[in-house]
Amino acid sequence: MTRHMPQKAIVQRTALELDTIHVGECVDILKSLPDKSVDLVFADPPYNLQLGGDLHRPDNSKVDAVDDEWDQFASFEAYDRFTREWMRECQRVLKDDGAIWVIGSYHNVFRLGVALQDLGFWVMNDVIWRKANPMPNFKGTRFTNAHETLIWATKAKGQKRYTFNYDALKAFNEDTQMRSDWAIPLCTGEERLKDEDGNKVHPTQKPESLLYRVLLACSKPGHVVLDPFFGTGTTGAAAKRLGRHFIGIERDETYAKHARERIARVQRANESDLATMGSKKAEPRVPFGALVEAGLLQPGDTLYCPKGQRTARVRADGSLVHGELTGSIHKVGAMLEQAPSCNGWTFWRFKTDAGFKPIDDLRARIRQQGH
Amino acid sequence: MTRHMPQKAIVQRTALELDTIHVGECVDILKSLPDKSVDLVFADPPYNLQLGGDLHRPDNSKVDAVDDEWDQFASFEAYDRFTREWMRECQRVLKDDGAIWVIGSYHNVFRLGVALQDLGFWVMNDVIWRKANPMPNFKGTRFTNAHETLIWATKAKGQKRYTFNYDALKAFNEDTQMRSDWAIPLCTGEERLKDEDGNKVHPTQKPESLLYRVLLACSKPGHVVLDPFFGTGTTGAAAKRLGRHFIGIERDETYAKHARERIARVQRANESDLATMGSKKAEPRVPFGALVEAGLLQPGDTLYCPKGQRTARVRADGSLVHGELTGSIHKVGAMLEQAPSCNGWTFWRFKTDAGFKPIDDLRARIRQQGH
DNA sequence: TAGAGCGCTGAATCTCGCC
DNA sequence: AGGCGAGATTCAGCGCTCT
Repeated sequence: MTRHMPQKAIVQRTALELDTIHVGECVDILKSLPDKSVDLVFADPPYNLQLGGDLHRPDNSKVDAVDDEWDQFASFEAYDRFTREWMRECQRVLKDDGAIWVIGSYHNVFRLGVALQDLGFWVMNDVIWRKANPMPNFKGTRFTNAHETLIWATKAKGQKRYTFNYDALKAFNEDTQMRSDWAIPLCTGEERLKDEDGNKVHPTQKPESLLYRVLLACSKPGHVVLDPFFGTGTTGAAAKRLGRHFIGIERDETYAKHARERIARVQRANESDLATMGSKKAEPRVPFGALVEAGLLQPGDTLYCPKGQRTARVRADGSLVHGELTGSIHKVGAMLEQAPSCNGWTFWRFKTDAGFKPIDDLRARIRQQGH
Repeated sequence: MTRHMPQKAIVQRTALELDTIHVGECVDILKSLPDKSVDLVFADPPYNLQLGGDLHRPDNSKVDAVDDEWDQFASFEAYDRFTREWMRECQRVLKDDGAIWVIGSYHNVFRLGVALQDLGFWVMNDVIWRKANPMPNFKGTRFTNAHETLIWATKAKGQKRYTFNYDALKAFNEDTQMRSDWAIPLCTGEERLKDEDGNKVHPTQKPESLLYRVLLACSKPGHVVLDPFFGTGTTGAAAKRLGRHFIGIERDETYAKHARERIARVQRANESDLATMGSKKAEPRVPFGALVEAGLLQPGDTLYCPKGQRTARVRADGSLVHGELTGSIHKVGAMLEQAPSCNGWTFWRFKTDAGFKPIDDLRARIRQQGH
């Protein structure tokens, strides 16, 4: 139908325009993006419920900032409608193995979390950005508000595949797994964008470190990261630095201008330096039988359990025998240990002149030959 | 009207029964409490965890899951109905200068926060309980879930009067303002209640120091603290220690029995004892990856061993590469030295105009930023 | 006796690809 | 789409035993 042509043309063009900032209303521009075209969404939505400026009802009428209870309810409701509208579009444009991160404070983050859950996203973690240097509460009326909350959620419940660079973060954290609380300083000093008059360009510019960690954890080089509230482009800067693509949406041209200049100054890291610690799961699979086939073990050889008191014999097809028990290295290990499962590669040892060594060493030798 | 007499009698009696545990359904008993009779509510409701099958540690031991009947809900809607019902009653029984604290994890805390806001409570802070020793993520699928979230809210918006012992907390916190993130260990060891068989009495007993800090912050001696999900009585124990009254509601008589015995053992503390519950500031460590994240080192930069003849390149995730070897600063250092372990912070140097310096200097710089 | 070492455990939405 | 099987996966603290 020809009347769809112009729209389609727009969709195509927008889909391809990576690494640029699209100036306009968030939802309008989101609607021009095709389904399942984005790997990751990072959203730092407005949350000034009281100030009125950023919050409009879907019909674009402005929410009155009145103090009475009824209006307070109305304003939460309006915020929820606004939230669900952009969030639903983000869900649509996410690939089936995609995920979303949102950030907020106690003013709005509960509403973001419930919206995610109600729309069918599946929360993986909430993550605390613990500010090293927060602004004190001058009046002494509350606790120093020293953190913000991020929520990481996959597109759908039961989603099998999603990106999480577990081993990269573990290396980052000196070999202990990364926790849900991150200590990161505020965006200040050199990093904070200032205009000609020396005033900060954006009131809530996020530290690039924060986005760096999000993208390092939940995306791969070459992935497309969408930020529907781009602001001064922290997401874009971190994406470029880490070799990811970005799609930015921002309705304020001044912010967009500063963001463009900022991102232009960012250096992308070299391809090889963007590599991170890989997971073992991603390594090529070597069946145990290949060790026998390659002559690294002979049919009839004996394998020993870690403590050495129990043994099994290797058969020609790569199965093991221990008395009546037969099966794979994993199965026989699990049965001997009466455990629900067992990694036979690390469980079983073979005898060498230098003592007992795990059969995993032999697998490593085979994998190395593959190079 | 005489037919109201019996009910009124119950109300009066219940209203006066302080420092006891009322066994029965939460909402039923709440309804028997008079309006505006309570200074503070602390609520640790079921989290609606939605766990799947069994979970085993890498050593094949089974994780003792929270699979109790009381944590099962048919849907988010059912959970929301349940939440709003008990929360509305809590709001009714709160004095006009009263406040509520609730605690939850990402499974339920967003729904708690939205319910509070929708019912007209006014959120003062969200507070993070940073666990010193959380259970790891055994399968390497997410971030270690290392915190829970508490929400502090007053009974109503615009409430002028509420209790916040700013100076007491500041003193408690070594003369700095108390922040919204609290580092507190899990409830383990001696403190954890065990039954005759040595099994834990309650699956989710909270540390007393957590309640201690809440009551110290938001109540006065003599105040009445209501806990509608009393469990094994951590709120009651902290209340007694601090000279507050409590009203406990618990539907499980076994929990209630243990709580009674526990609280009977508690001594009301004098000032000097209270100081010993003091806060130990647990500053989070700065992992090597944070240096790359913050731009103090770039992916691709070279590090040098003490003698300078061997080098490694820094990657985006803070891992190092030396030929075929990859890993954390510690691992690569150890492999190069053929040592069982290595402190990468003192081993590796980076080049400056003033010669080579240990990377530990960069960590010091990051730590300083936090002040 | 002090210290090393080992075992146990904690609110957990905890695999993935192939057939 | 469900079942099967390979094989990957943990941190800190407490309390006990052993030297």
